[in-house]
Amino acid sequence: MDETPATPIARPSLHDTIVNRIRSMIYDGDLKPGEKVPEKMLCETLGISRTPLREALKVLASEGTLELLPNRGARVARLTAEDVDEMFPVMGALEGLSGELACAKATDADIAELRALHYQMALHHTRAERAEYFAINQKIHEKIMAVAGNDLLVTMYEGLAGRIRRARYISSITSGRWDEAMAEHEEILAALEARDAPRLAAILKGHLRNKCEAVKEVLRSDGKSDEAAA
Amino acid sequence: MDETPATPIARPSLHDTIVNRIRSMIYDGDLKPGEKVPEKMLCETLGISRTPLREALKVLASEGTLELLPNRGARVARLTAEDVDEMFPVMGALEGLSGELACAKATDADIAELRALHYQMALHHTRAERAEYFAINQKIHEKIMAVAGNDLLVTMYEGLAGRIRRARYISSITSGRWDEAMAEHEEILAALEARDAPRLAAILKGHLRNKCEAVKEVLRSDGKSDEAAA
DNA sequence: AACCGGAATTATGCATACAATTTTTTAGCA
DNA sequence: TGCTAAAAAATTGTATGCATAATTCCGGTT
Repeated sequence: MDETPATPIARPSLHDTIVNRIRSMIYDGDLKPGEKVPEKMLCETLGISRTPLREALKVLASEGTLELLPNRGARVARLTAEDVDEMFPVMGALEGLSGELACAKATDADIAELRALHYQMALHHTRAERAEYFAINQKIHEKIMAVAGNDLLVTMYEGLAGRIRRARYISSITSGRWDEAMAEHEEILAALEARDAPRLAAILKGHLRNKCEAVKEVLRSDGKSDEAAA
Repeated sequence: MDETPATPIARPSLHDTIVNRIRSMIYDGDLKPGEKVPEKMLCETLGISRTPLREALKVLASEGTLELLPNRGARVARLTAEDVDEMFPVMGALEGLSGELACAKATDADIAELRALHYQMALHHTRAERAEYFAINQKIHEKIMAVAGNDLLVTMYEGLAGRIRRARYISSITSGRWDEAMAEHEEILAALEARDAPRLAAILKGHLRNKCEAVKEVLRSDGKSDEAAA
């Protein structure tokens, strides 16, 4: 009979659902960094037994989303400044790669779409509409990733970006840094339109510095309130 | 009381042991790609119950080492040419980053150590001692990673390298490509000694191409025998 | 003889139960 | 009153058992 080992039929298994559910709880702030997460509590919240829950906890721990202390339960991983300092260079390398690949693979339609997003974002920038700006900003970077056409790259980048996203750094960007970021985006678009891979890679790589500083800023101010909670 | 939330005490938990044990079984070839892995069998082999085993399987699946088919058990993930084509650019970006960071952080002692390894490897090259060459080759890349001083980078790179390592590509490198790789290593050492970060990054990035081709070569020839086993 | 359909078997998914470790409470003592 | 220690409670780690889905095997049919 004809086996299909290459296409294992991706059905939405209950298990991934739990993992994603807990991840969302963490990203949405229902579970706060440093907070202890008793299994019993999560079981009741999610209406499941401990067995599948614990399987999910193990997966989340291997992703770095949770910390698992032997015999002492799970806690939401706290994002330290050291973590951030390690994460951003890696994200920079990955995002740089996305730029390189995107230059090679982008169709004219892709570039047109990015151009549209860019100018829409620029509009939000001039209007000082933070939330809207950041929403489009994220879309642009996701689009570049998508154009790069490397699923592994997307997975790894999203894994890191997700961990960062908990720190709501949006509000903390200064207007000076914001202008700078917007200027960098002009260069991003220009490099992409010129399909200048090395240049785009370099810009994207450096572009993250703004984000890095903003995140660390949040950590500094936010860390204290967390201490109190713990 | 003095809490220590920053230092969660890394004791060797049983779970990680199981995960590492199964990973080793896969990397060592005890479990072959595409092979179905019945839980019962592994339970008896490892002398444990299904519960902790299943937790380990979930973790390995999230790493990409295993494929988990809902209601149909686990199988060792088969490395396809497409997978390799996605993995190598990412590994290149990560290795490039390691070079950049290493240039910035390497002490003279680090460089001396790498120089020693390099010339030892060169000797094995001239003697056509494949296994010894590759052993040192790996040590060099690991050392550069270590010097870079970014644990996350190491973790992510090792995760990918581990998946590749199953394909025993060592034997398949042609002598032409081997010479090429050795020449690149000369450049690697030179760039590091000059602490030329961009150059080292670029060389390391390109250097992987040899490895990529060798791996794909193995996959082509090796895939057929796997088919028969399945 | 080959193909289709259904029962028996097997394996997986989940829940519960038991064992071991940690944390908290409480009793005893200096 | 404050500290130590032991016992109780709670929580995690592991094993087992039941329910469900998938695979296999067997009999019937065309």
